[in-house]
Amino acid sequence: MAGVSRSTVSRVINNQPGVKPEVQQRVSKIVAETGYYPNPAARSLVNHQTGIIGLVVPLQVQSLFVDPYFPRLIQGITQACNNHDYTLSLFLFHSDEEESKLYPKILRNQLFDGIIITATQVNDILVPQLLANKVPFISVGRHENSQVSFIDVDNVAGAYTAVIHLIRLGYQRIATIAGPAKNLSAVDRLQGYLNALRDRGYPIDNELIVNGDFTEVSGYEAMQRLLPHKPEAVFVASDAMAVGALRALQNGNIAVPNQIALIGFDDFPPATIAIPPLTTIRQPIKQVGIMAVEVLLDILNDETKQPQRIILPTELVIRDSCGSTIERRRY
Amino acid sequence: MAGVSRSTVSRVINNQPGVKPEVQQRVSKIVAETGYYPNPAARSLVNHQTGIIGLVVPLQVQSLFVDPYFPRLIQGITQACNNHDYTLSLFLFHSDEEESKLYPKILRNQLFDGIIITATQVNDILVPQLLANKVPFISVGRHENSQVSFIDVDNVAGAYTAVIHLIRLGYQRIATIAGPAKNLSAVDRLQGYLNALRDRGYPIDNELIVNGDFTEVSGYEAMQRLLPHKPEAVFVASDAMAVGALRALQNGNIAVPNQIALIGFDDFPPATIAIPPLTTIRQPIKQVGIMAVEVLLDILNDETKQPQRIILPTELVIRDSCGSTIERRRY
DNA sequence: ATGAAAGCGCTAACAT
DNA sequence: ATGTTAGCGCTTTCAT
Repeated sequence: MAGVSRSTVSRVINNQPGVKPEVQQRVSKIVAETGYYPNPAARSLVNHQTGIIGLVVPLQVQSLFVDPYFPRLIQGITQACNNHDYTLSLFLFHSDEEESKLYPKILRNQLFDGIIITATQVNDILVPQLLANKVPFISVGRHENSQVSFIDVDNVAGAYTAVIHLIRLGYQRIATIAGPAKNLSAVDRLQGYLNALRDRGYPIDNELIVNGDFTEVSGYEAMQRLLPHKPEAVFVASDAMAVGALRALQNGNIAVPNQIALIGFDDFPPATIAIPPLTTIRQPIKQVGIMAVEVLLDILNDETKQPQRIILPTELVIRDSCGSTIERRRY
Repeated sequence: MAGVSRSTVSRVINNQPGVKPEVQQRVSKIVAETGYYPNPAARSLVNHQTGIIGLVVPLQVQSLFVDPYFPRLIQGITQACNNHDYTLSLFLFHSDEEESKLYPKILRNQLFDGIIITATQVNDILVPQLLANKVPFISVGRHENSQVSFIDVDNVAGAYTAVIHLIRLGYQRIATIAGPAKNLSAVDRLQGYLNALRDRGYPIDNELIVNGDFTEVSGYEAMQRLLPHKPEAVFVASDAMAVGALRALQNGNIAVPNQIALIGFDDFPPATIAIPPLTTIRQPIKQVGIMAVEVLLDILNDETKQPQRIILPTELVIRDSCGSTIERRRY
């Protein structure tokens, strides 16, 4: 201690009002010189705050972790955490045992101030428990329950735009390679596809709807299943799957976009060097990560805050795989 | 409190000896019933243990985060953390400011018990500071300093095997698309390439050595730079880059493996559906993650422990892109 | 084998 | 504006 009491030091460190500027200067100086730093454990013992945000990635989404979605989301999240002086903890499960072991830990809500949950499944069991235990959280991916704050990308509108674009280009038999049926984003993108067909009076043909799991390999296989049904164009629910689909087409010597046109979803970097370059729906994933943190922190700072429901727009990026109007004019 | 004092409860919870079995039963039962759980903050205040492991991913490796390496590493790490009841915290920097802001936080060593650092750069400045501050850590990726514990994959041997394989198949002008020059794994893989050429008396031609940054797009560009120099075969330091390279070749109407053969590194899933399927060097990334945690925990439990230096083997996976001996017999 | 009491490093209510 | 004091929830001597 250099001149004053612990309380005063505490006040200075926490920027509390009611400290004489002169004293505040002196203390700050010594703090800087000695490299003093408050012990986080002691702090959280009295504050009930940890300075930690948790990120929960449930079992079923592990496949997602292989495509570029998660890394980009995590980049956004950590960037925002760094800005706000929070630390990010990761909770991933790889098996049901791990899930049942981790859930109580999470629900106890002592390891973090709040959590971000990702890729909510249809009929998710975590959300109601979180609500019941009053664990502050935000969902990346929309949620029906009006109590839950979420941030999502407009998957329905993105898919809708993609399919309308294909319709405008004149394709008739428009198929889709959807994501896993339990995944909400996948469901929404499928819905966008269905809405577009319906709005334009196109028939819905179940043979033209197949599922993948968002990975490149699954896109490859899905396209192989689709081929016998002679689609003219395919809306693929992720770029990774689209690249796989492209490979299946190439393998079967089917020209893209001349014989089959493709639109993906994500705009991940390899889309630009795919052959042909991939037309796709760009989604602001990193931005989602950043906002997830910021909204969560808002909630933490104001308990009375109403649930936030945020939906970010997507963007159609036209490259060659859809057979642009210009290309088609040549015929 | 149900019958006994806090001390006794504490003893039961921490499995300390010297508690009458009968009492221990009774207490355990009540603990289970009430769902009591010790407050981690209070615990770490007295223990000086947080139950948290940090994972540090420095600035320059962000590109890596886009390829499948990191997700798989993180899966291994979190799995081991779950098994040992530790939580994982993530420390990523996206800019120099963030780095200089985060380093002191890390060096203070209050937010975790120990850390895993990844993708050490040549001339890394973090390691010496960690050593000086006695922060327990393990490096994923080898390190010269004999004080540091590390776990790595045998990059030199893996690359060596790949290039020897190409030599055996009879290729003469063998090129490489290396990783970033500052990345140790990239340096090692390049070294393996050079060693193989040297051991077999092949000339080393700098025109046949180009760099990428491990991403698919960079592999595409690197291959374009390589083409004017007419390589017969290319050892590519990552599968992501190899897929990019493949695309560049396809774009230039160059047949693989007949005109140019390719071997990658990683064995990531899309390698199997590449056209042609990619011959590659498989590395046990997830295993590296698991072992990193386990070795770190060993170190935490036994301060006197000597630095551990672990190198895991790789494996040559022969598919079609190298032009297998069988294929070549047809000519 | 168990309990009493001190103390980990901080914040906050209260007193001055 | 600053200091005094109690207490956050646990572990750990030290008694008994």
